[in-house]
Amino acid sequence: EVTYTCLMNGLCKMGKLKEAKGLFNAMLERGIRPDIVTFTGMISGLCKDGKIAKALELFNFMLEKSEEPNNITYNILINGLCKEGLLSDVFKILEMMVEKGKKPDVVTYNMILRGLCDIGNVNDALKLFDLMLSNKNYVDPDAWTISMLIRGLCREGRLDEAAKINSEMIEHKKVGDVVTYTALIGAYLKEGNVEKAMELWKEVLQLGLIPDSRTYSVMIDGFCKRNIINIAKGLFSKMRSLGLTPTLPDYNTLMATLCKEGSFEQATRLFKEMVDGNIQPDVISYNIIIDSSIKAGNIQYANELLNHMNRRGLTPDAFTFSMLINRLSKLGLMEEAKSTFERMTACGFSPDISVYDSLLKGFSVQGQTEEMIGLLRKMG
RNA sequence: GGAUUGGCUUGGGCA
Repeated sequence: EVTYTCLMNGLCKMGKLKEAKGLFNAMLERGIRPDIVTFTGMISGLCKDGKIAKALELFNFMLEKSEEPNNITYNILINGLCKEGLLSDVFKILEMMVEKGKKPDVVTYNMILRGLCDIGNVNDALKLFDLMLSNKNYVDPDAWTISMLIRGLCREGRLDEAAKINSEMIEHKKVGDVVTYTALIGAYLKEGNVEKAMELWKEVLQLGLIPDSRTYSVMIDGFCKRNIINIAKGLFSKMRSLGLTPTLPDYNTLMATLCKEGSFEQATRLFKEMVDGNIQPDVISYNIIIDSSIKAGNIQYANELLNHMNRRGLTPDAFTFSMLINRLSKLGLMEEAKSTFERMTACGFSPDISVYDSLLKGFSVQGQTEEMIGLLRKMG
């Protein structure tokens, strides 16, 4: 039974829902009685796959078998319903839960709070939060509660409200953690309020919270977006000196920003580091370097990279082709641009308007009217 | 012994 359950949960987590379902049925056929964990795990798998109706069906089946759901079972269902935006059903389940004498816990409320935020009802989320704080029939909020509220508020641009809640909770309830701060810092950086972000960052360190790789990623991304490359670089190396591993997007963002400000050398250095290291470059990494090497006039290096990419089993995507065509056209290398265009369509990509635009401009500069007419036909 | 909620996501021409 436990073996079955473990296997099924494993399968669910790998997205092999069909197999898990098969195993579940096999269990029933063999007369093995699924226990609450088995049922709950299966319901969770169904919810994660968006099969809410099936999950509810199984839930009812569970009731028929007089297996009593516990808080976790209810929470999983509520979460599934929240993710689908079915808040009215959520409240039905909640009611049922209470009728059966189960007390909703902090996880239950957190999910409902997030559900409310996700349907754009942040004000009701705030009301729920107040109830959690003041009403004894509810449960005290935890750091998760705060982080979800912050996310909801920040999405509506209500950053200062979010920051206020965070600092009040830290001060009076000692609730809040590196996640709540990371969410806030990210939001402020996105908004362009670097000062406030830095202030919060100092607070993180003062409170003795340990920034994790997520925190660094958020900041690297934020500073890159604001073109404050030196701080981004500093954070990147700080992160590594702490033994945290930068993610692929961290590398890519940093490389893209370096390229944008003309530090092509530094970008390629990072790229080579990736190739020699544990984080292997993906198509995006290649695109970034290929594009800026052409921009820097080094077409040969771009070609080498294209070959290198193929050897490593990465296929160019629509961006790769568009980039190449756009750049080649601009350089007046229309033969190459044209053959790239042909390869692009042969690979099944449909060129967008910018590709046609560049090609048309390129041909027009050289007075190649027949080519232009041919293109216009393909567009129409 | 096994099951539930939170924080950033990266690349292209012309402008």
